[in-house]
Amino acid sequence: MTIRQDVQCDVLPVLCQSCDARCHGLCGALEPNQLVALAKASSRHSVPPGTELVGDAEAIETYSNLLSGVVKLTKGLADGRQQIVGLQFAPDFLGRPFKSESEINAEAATEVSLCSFPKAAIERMMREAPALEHRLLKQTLMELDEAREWMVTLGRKTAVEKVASFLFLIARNIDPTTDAGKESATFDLPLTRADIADFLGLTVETVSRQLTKLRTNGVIRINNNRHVVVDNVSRLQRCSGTWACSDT
Amino acid sequence: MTIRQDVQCDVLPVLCQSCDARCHGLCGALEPNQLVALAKASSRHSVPPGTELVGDAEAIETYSNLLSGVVKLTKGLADGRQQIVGLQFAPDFLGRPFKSESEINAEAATEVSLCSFPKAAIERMMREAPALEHRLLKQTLMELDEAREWMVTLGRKTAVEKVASFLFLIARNIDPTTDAGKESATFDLPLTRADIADFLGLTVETVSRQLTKLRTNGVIRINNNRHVVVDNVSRLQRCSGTWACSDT
DNA sequence: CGACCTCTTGAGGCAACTCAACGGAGGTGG
DNA sequence: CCACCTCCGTTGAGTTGCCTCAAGAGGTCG
Repeated sequence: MTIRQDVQCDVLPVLCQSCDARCHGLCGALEPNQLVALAKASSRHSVPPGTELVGDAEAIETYSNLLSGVVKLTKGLADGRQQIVGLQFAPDFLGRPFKSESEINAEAATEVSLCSFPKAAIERMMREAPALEHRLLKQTLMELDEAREWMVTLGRKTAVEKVASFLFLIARNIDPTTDAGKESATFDLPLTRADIADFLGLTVETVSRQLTKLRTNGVIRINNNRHVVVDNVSRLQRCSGTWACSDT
Repeated sequence: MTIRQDVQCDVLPVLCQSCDARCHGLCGALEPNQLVALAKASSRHSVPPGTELVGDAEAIETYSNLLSGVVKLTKGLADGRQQIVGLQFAPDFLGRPFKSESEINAEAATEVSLCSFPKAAIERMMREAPALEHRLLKQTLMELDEAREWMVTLGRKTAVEKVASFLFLIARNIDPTTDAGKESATFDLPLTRADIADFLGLTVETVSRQLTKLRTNGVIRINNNRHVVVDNVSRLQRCSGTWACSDT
């Protein structure tokens, strides 16, 4: 969708005109006048990796659209053990409606840019525009599907399969050149080895070993520790255990 | 809420008058006249344990309210490995809106009674009554919270902690006598050892051993393989790893 | 240059898995 | 009534996959 197709584009807030969230994100559910109202209360900002966006048991004051970068959602146990329970990519919506507290942490995994609005503004708008709530329901259902898919990975897959599943997940969400049916993928890992371990329920060492194994088997190539090339995506998928795997 | 408080209770469908789903379930979001319309298209039935309610990759034709019993949601890998990705208790809503197919199986874990309506009826009603969609969003968000809580259990807890977490989960959802602050709980396990293993990402043998360990440590008592008594719920919770545990 | 961080690799240990045997509960049929 | 089967759960012995601990390489920053 280009700007020319927006009949009222001249009245839209400048920031929103080229914003991906309006096409594929939550704002797509809003009428132009609603968008104007929301934009008045919104602000954009960029934060460096490691920034804590929502603290555990911290009051949630704002909701945000994730415009670029990757956000990790984590939960921790009292003794320090930690688990990443979700990754969010642009243009996901960030926040937990109907609760004043969150039991999860949200932290920028990469450089992240956000478009934030006060909690009250979006909740009022949600009451007025059922389409907004509908959009939110759809995203939540999608996140639930992803969470359940990941539960299979956590509970039933081996270490190699876990790492391959993770790489496959990232390839689908990060690589801008990925088309359906495309057989190769290239991307930078948005997470450190420690983060990957927390995501997969493994240790750093095991993650490192499995990456090495996949590399020596020719399933992936790695440059500079972060840059990954997958020549044959379906081979990677086969290693992820979703189907039978012979390349481990 | 008793029947006397329903000013129009005489026009309500007979089946709905004493139905828990109207108080705490999805039907609570409906006006009396909507309830009448939906009730006309609905039907109640009971099924024995093991009945498949929604098959993998099978078209979903009906939605249901779960009136009693426990339903397990499972996902499988090609080679037979299986993982339970969710448990549903009364009065949960059963079904996946906005998708014609489900990638998960739903199976009755115990004797289960349902109140079902055709997919089309509920989807039409959802467009008319935003309150219904709102209620659905709330349940979905709750399920997402539970799924994420469980990801921590799957990824980061030891076998004992997993089993204790499971027992704690069941105690909260099953024991009809459980009050907040009550220190004891009594219930029948709704799942076989094999099911519990699939829920926890363990093997049957390991589940059995950990149950024995909790029993010999006096955390739980077990009669007839299925009936469990927990004298000290907070001690059980301590074993679940949410906080530090000294009783393993 | 040293301090620090991330990542890799190796050696050894342990928690959970695999394989195997057995006992009890429930059903069926002679 | 008992003999026999199947299903479910328990327990033991041995194995293995991942964790733990330790060392070192490469990169970045003050």
